[in-house]
Amino acid sequence: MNVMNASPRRKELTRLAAQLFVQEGFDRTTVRMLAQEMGIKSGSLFHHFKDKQEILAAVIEEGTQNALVIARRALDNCTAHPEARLRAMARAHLETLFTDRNAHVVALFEWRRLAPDASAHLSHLRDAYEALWLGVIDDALAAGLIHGDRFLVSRFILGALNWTVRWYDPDGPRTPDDLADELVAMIMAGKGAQA
Amino acid sequence: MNVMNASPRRKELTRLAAQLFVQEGFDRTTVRMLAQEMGIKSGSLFHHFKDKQEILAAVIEEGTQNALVIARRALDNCTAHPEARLRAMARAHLETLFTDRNAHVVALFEWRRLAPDASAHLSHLRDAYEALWLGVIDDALAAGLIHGDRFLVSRFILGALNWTVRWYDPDGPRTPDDLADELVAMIMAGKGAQA
DNA sequence: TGGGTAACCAAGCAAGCGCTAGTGTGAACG
DNA sequence: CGTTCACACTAGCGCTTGCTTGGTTACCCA
Repeated sequence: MNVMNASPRRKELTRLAAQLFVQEGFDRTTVRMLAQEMGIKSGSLFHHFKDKQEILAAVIEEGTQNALVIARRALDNCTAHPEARLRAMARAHLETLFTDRNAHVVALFEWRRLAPDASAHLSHLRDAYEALWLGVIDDALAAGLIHGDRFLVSRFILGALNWTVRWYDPDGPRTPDDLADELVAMIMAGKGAQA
Repeated sequence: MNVMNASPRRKELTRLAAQLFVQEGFDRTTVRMLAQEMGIKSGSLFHHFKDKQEILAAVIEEGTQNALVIARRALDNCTAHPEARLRAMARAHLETLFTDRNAHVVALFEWRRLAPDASAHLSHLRDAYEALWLGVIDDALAAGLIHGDRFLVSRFILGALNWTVRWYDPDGPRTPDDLADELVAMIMAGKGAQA
């Protein structure tokens, strides 16, 4: 029983678990299904994870950590111009959402299955990520690029972006960057064709 | 075993089931929990519903039917002005989402648990509802109120609206109508403070 | 060469699951 | 008054669930 280690084996198992959780949902995914996907027997699973809950927590932690890293990097490689930063955040969000899709879908739709203590710990990561968004949105508001309440705007944007996992087809003609740009264009007042 | 009847008793049971499905999720809600909430024993439940699946289908059908009715009524009691119609649809969407919250949360997040045949049947209802949205969005595009691809715009808007169930607090200072108006204002180019 | 350890397996337990079978009851109806 | 029907009950079947136990490998380092 490896408490909280991050062995490469465990990382690989976490990745496989994420895939199954997306396919079947957390509750429907049995430890036997997980074990089979991993090529081991169900009992062996509990050598790597304390219980089924811990697998879920591992999946979500992975995904959220990655999102933070990518978003921070995107903001670092970016001018100070509010519009550029807004676009960069939207692009980064969709980039994580689709390169690390499984983990994020689990984070978005299975969060409530977390035990309270795991949920509390992971909430901090989530808050840090949202803080990045709020910073960018505040700048855009101050620059007059967009209008409205900062919380409302951030939640509308995140809602629109997160919902893409329900309909976006990565094999279609549009890239995630296209989506991000179209959303940013949509919410920016007084830009483009009209004035 | 009442196949497909709509007795008031069954309606009431469906309402209670919706509540539990939201609280616990469909998979975690056992027939025994449902029965207890309804004040009967678990065996008696199968007098009203063929199986657990049928309860889920009943909940989702209820909610989607209501959404259609309310949206149609909203468009009927509305001028032909594209902006007014857009606002009316957004308001109607949030109105159903929060007066009939349980059923809608189930429809949004437990849809995948439906058996294929039930899902196929209910998809038609869902499509009819989305068609209303597309009509309104086409008018708004034609009038130059908003810009972009009709599918993209509709999905961004619906995403932003649906995601409200994750954060909106009905006891807070803002009404659902406020939310709807702020979203519409946010996406309408060249309106408000700027030009 | 021997001890420690990470990784795995076979077997199975206790609890809980959806659902069924058979029965009882009171109101409605001819 | 007898039949019917909606609705509920008791009891439990057959199966799956998450997880435990006790033991077996294969490798690493002294």
